[in-house]
Amino acid sequence: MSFDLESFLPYRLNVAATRISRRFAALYEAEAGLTVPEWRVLAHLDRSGAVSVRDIHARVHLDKSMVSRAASRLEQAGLVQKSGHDRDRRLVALELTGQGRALMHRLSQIATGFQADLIAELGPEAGALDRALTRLSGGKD
Amino acid sequence: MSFDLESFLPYRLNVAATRISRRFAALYEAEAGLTVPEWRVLAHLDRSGAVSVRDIHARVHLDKSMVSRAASRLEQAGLVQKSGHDRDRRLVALELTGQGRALMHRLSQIATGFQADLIAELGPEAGALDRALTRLSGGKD
DNA sequence: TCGATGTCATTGCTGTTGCAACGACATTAA
DNA sequence: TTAATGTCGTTGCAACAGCAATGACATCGA
Repeated sequence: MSFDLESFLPYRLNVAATRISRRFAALYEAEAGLTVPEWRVLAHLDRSGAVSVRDIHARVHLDKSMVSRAASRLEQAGLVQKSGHDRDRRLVALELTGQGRALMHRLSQIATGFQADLIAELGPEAGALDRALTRLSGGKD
Repeated sequence: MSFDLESFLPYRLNVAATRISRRFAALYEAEAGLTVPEWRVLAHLDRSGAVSVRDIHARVHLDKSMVSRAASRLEQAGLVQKSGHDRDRRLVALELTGQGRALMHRLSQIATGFQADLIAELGPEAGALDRALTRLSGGKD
């Protein structure tokens, strides 16, 4: 029997993920000209307060280099403020500016709306998808 | 209320997808030194018989350029044979060589095993995930 | 037949990604 | 203190993705 890629779970998962990721990326690209890493950094900072690059790297599944570069761009754009940590001068303290917070306010509404549409589209399977994703994020590695 | 990326569906989906995609990619990388596009082309050819670049591009969510380059590399490696279409000389006819079929035989076992592990890991949510992915691949765009 | 338009595969180009190295700094042990 | 080791953020670099342009060929209409 030959192998059927169409029904192969990793493949299907990947296709679905990039598809909806792109749909959503188009929204915040239109709203604020953000890239994916920029969006993630911004979204994380909205919750975390002042935080280091390493911290974001660990939580948001972005390489350190991307966090660093995204943060620089966001700083240029006036959305993020970068300052030094008091005790440990290796660390950077990243936090949203007023402008950054204002943007995240708008973006979080867009995101919430997008997610609501998605859940509606999923119908009864939404809850199960949620649980499945939780499982897939649990294991080692 | 601030926005929580951790529970945002598109984000979670993306993280899960890249995570398991990498896990699996490590397997066929170890087995045959393949990249993602190469794997997809190979897997598709295993089912389809002789087929054009355009065809694969349409079915496998890969840019034409990547299909083309992957096919060239696979040809170099002796896994794929590239010939011209009889009627339409713009078209290329891609098909597996004996070596390619042999490799896909091994790979499809690895893939099937991997999927089985994944489904086991998912437990009762596996079926629902499947249905959810089907829904997510249905819509326009 | 001949031109206009369209399609196919390939190639170039540019921005993005992820890894590896680097320099600055911190921490620990002697 | 000083040396050794470890961690942090940044940068360099090479591989890769996606887009646009190209050239070869096909098709359609006059």
